[in-house]
Amino acid sequence: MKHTYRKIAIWRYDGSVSELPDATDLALVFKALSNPTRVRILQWLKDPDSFPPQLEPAEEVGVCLKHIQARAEVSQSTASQYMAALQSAGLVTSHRIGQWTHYRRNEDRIARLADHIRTEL
Amino acid sequence: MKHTYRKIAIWRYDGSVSELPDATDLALVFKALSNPTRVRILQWLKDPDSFPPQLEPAEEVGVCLKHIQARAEVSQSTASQYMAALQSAGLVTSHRIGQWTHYRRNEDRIARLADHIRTEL
DNA sequence: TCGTCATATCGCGAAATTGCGATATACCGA
DNA sequence: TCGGTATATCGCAATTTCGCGATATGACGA
Repeated sequence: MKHTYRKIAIWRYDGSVSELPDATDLALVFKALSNPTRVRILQWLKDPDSFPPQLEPAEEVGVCLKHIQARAEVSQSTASQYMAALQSAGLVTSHRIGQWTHYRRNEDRIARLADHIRTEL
Repeated sequence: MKHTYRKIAIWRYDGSVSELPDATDLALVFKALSNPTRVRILQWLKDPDSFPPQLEPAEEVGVCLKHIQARAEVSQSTASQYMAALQSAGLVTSHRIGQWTHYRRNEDRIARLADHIRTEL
């Protein structure tokens, strides 16, 4: 008697369909977090006021890239790419004000991620 | 006035020291999870009885590699390496019985990971 | 309109990862 | 002891990632 697997299809509200609760999407988020520096940046952003002062209040709009770069001790291009990775994973949001791009944690998403791991992983 | 950062040292019981709650260790776990198939395997293992029957009860000792391999539709060597990756990240444990290696979720660790993300990430 | 600053993007060589087949190891039953 | 099965490991070519310098873009102030 040959064993077979029934693939479980999930229909989402947005119309997309996947075999299981998006193992692929989940893996993409984990990939963004697979770098120690990116993890540290996310941790640092829990306390935006630990960064140097800036024109716009960090608590509200986030921390500007320059400060993140300095603290992470990586090149400007690397810092920019790190934040882009975190953003496309949905873990941070960005706010452009004038010539500055500010990054802030997406607390909603991060909380949902923890929940996701607890229930679906 | 130049801004400086105070690095927070963490002394662990085992004597090791790190700058912050192990961003590096955390990143290693995320790396293991950065592959959709590995994520799916972990999800499948939530229900060991969904796998074909085997001599040893899957609920107790885990699922043997062969079954995981078949379901994941990867080569034997890839399946073995996938499970090794999950194991060295602490997400599964293995039990060798005779010629079979059985893999079982490390529920403790997974729960702690979710908790870790909620509180420290 | 310049020069400067902040950021994003491009292009690249180096390094790591990927997934596989081949092979090694180990257990088992005949 | 031998053949078959289950698993782990090796070695490799292909691909991807990594982090950087160089460069492009765009905002600002003089």
